[in-house]
Amino acid sequence: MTRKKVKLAFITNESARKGTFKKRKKGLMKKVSELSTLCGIDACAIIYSPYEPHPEVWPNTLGVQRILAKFKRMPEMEQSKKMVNQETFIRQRIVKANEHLKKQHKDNREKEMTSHVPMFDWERA
Amino acid sequence: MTRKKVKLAFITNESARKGTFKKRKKGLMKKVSELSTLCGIDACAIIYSPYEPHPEVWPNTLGVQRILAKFKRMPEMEQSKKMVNQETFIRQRIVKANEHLKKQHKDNREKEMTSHVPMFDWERA
DNA sequence: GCGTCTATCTATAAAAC
DNA sequence: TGTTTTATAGATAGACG
Repeated sequence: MTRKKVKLAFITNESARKGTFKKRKKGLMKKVSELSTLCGIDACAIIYSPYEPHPEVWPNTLGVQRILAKFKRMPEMEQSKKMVNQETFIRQRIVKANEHLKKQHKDNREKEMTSHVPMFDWERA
Repeated sequence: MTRKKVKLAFITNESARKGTFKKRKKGLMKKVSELSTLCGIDACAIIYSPYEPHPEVWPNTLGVQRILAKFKRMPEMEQSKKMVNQETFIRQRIVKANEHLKKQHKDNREKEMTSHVPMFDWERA
């Protein structure tokens, strides 16, 4: 039951960070490729890193330039809508985590009537 | 007990394709987010789809615009290098092989005045 | 069709080379 | 330092409501 938990934070160990970067970049490129193929959609990814002098991209330079041009054509106002931005993403994860915790609390209470010790600030109040 | 075995090809069933798109887009955005956080690197992703009027991006519009500007600044010649793209990769290998062949031909001519028999179409012309 | 669940597959952290 | 291996966390296809 004890699970290995990868802390979602900057990896301070240099070699570990480089190793993780290499592996995850590969996995990410694969994911973009698969999404594009499976769903027939237009997508691109650009990754800058200290390990390469140039950004690594998917699918290729022309593909990125085409999307870049398309993106620039979109009016500024429109660009602000429907974005999957970091803040929204984090909020969603917090909401889900919270819901999951609540469910567990409920299950626990039902099973053993134990009280819950809050693990996060947002659980208080 | 059913075998999943996802065929890596366009999903023709519309609803299945939409469902897969939604799930995988979410997963992809998470991956970009994690890579950026864990390795402290600059990255972005842009996804166009028929399900949304606007592209969905990571991390946000400004982040994408910053990276695109950075990308545009890179000289055309440089952009052709170091791309993560199988086709490009193969092309680069072919180019390299070709250059190598030319060099050898030159060396050979200089040494023994032998003629070259083209192995590829592009060598003719 | 859309959100949730879960069995199963995939990605990857850590270990070992 | 990179590559391969392996055990586990994480992603997701199909099922269900």
